[in-house]
Amino acid sequence: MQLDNRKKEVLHAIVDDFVSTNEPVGSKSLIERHNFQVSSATLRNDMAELEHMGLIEKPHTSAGRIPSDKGYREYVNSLMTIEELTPQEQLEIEYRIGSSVDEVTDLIKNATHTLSEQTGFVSLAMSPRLKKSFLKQLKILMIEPGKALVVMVLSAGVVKDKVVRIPNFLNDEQVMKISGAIEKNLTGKPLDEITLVTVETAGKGTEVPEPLLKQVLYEAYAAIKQADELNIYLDGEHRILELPDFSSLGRARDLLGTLSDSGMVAGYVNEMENARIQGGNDSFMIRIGQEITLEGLEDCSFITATYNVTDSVSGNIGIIGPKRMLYSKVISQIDFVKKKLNSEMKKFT
Amino acid sequence: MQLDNRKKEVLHAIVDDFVSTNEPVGSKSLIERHNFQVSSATLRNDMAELEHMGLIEKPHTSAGRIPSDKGYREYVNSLMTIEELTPQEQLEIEYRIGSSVDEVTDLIKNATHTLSEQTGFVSLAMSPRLKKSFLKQLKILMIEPGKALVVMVLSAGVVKDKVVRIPNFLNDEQVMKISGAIEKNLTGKPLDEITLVTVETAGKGTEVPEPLLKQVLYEAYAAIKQADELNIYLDGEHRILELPDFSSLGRARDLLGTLSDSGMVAGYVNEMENARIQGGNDSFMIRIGQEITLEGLEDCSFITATYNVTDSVSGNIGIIGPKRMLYSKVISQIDFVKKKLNSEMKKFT
DNA sequence: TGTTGGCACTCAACTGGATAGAGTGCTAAT
DNA sequence: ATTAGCACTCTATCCAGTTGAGTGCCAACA
Repeated sequence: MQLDNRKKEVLHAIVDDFVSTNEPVGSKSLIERHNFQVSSATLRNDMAELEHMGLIEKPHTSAGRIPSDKGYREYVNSLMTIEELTPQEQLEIEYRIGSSVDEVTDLIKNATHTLSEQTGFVSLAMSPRLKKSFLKQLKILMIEPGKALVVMVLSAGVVKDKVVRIPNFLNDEQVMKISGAIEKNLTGKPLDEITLVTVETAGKGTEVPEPLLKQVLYEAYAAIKQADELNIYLDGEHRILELPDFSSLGRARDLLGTLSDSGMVAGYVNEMENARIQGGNDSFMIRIGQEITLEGLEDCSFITATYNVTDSVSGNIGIIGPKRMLYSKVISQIDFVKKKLNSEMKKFT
Repeated sequence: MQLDNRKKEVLHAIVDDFVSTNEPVGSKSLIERHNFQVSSATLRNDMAELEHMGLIEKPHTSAGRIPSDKGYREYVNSLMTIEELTPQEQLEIEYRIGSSVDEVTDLIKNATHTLSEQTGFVSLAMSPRLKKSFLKQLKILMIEPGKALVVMVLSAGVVKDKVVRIPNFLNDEQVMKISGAIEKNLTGKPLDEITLVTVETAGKGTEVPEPLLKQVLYEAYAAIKQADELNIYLDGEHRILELPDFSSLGRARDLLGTLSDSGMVAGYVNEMENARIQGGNDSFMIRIGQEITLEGLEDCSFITATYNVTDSVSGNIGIIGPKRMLYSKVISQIDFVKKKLNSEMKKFT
């Protein structure tokens, strides 16, 4: 099942035409728009074969052809050539993302927003996976009797905190002691190596009565665990409705319904990321149509790239759009945003 | 322009029927469904008058009538009777919102989510207006040379923080001194009485070289100002697409487009809140159709209630839905959520 | 063997007319 | 003030006919 050169060109042309016109493309209009040195009948033969191979399909008998999931896949894998962004576009992105922020979270939100604006699709980003980052500081601040704030500074330049409940009787000094002990013993440890046992051991020497100490240590542990929980940021959901591909309402509804469950989407992105690492470790993860196992996204393409905060700490950023998209353009947009994100991240570490 | 009793009943019936069927209601079906002791011709006369008064209108000549904005307004102001929630519904709400959380923000998010689930509409909440809350604690923690975390505990039980840049040369001890001075002098002051001058005066006595001190004080001030910035939480935007009222796509698109600019929506809610205080100081703010000055919400109703964290600190929670809604039910849902929110808030102060 | 012109066939999309049905406004009688 | 009756309006729906882009296949050709 090999594709000869002309068939490749035909598939390429069909994808291009369909992407730009949103109409099934027929043999005749193909001849008109492209410089094929053969007749439409020949193209018809080619198209019949492409259909037989499952690369294109027709909505109904007397319509032109549209690319199938497999067709888009072939296009993305072997046919398209990445389109560089114009200097103008690059500048735009740099300007939007580069605006000064004090927190990593804001940087990621900016990037996500920019990506949605630039592509016109839904964009999303995962917060950095902090499991591999290590503790640089941990302080427990008394807020009021029974309540404290655990503040953690991580190697990835991220500051996290969590309000926790502690025993009422504890005073400032005792809490400081515990805080100091944890910090002293756990600084430099990657988050995923910190367990309840580690924290309890770290707090051992403190002269605080056993049951009280234990509760504080537990809460500190919980705060640390919460710190490496993943967040997902979605942006531009409303743009879905601007796309002719989702004008059927039902499709749009299903898609937005699924996206509203951000936990589910986050889980899926994680799954994609794992597949990426196990697989070819490409810099992009592209899923097209039925390849996506999230309900309501069967007519979408889902493209993410991995950005890096440090060598071992990374997150994802990408888009969800219709299958009918300018892959070459969108991929460079994501790539450029990712690169800009990477370089901005450096300022925090 | 007085409404006699029967006309009131007719308008009431028209609103009820239209809300439940989503079809323009005619004189005949009105007779069928309700126990009017008069003929359809009489109702036709009444309806003609109601239309003349601008309370109902017809989509086209040969259709039934639907309530106008003014009609809904009359209904809400004088005709409807509030419908109590069933114990079942109350329990559901109590259960959802009551689930333990450690931070006020999570509580508000929970309430917003629950409200959207219960009503089937878009829900939204404003974070508490913290201008009138006062500083209970302020600590500046060194994160690394040149970077610090300002942590503030406010009287409303809220903890806020902000990463700030400080001069590289400053050491722990100096920062602690400044932090202590600010805290000592500003504790107990409402946020809206804290200005750059107040902060600078508070930091005066500290033995830290002038230009460095000034920068830290400025950053502390900026952190305090940021703490009383308002946040808005939206939930359930996707439910818009489930409603037949927005099946036209264009409407849904405009609405979601506007909602995606959360700053704009927040500004509008503020405006509503101010009008509420200046006006009758009702516990609800209800805007119907054209009364709403946000683009794309001309076919919506916007209902908010005010929840209280302390006597002087409050926020808003409410919904955005189609004009065609069960006002009596929705209002008690919002009211109940608000009350539950109030009581849960008590746990934080 | 690959390519081509020709031709019959298919099917969605559009058109225009006819009809049904729900509802109105008006009038004259009660 | 209320009512029955009636002519009128307008949308929604159905149906039949037409158009047009596109296909598949065949026979002829290089």
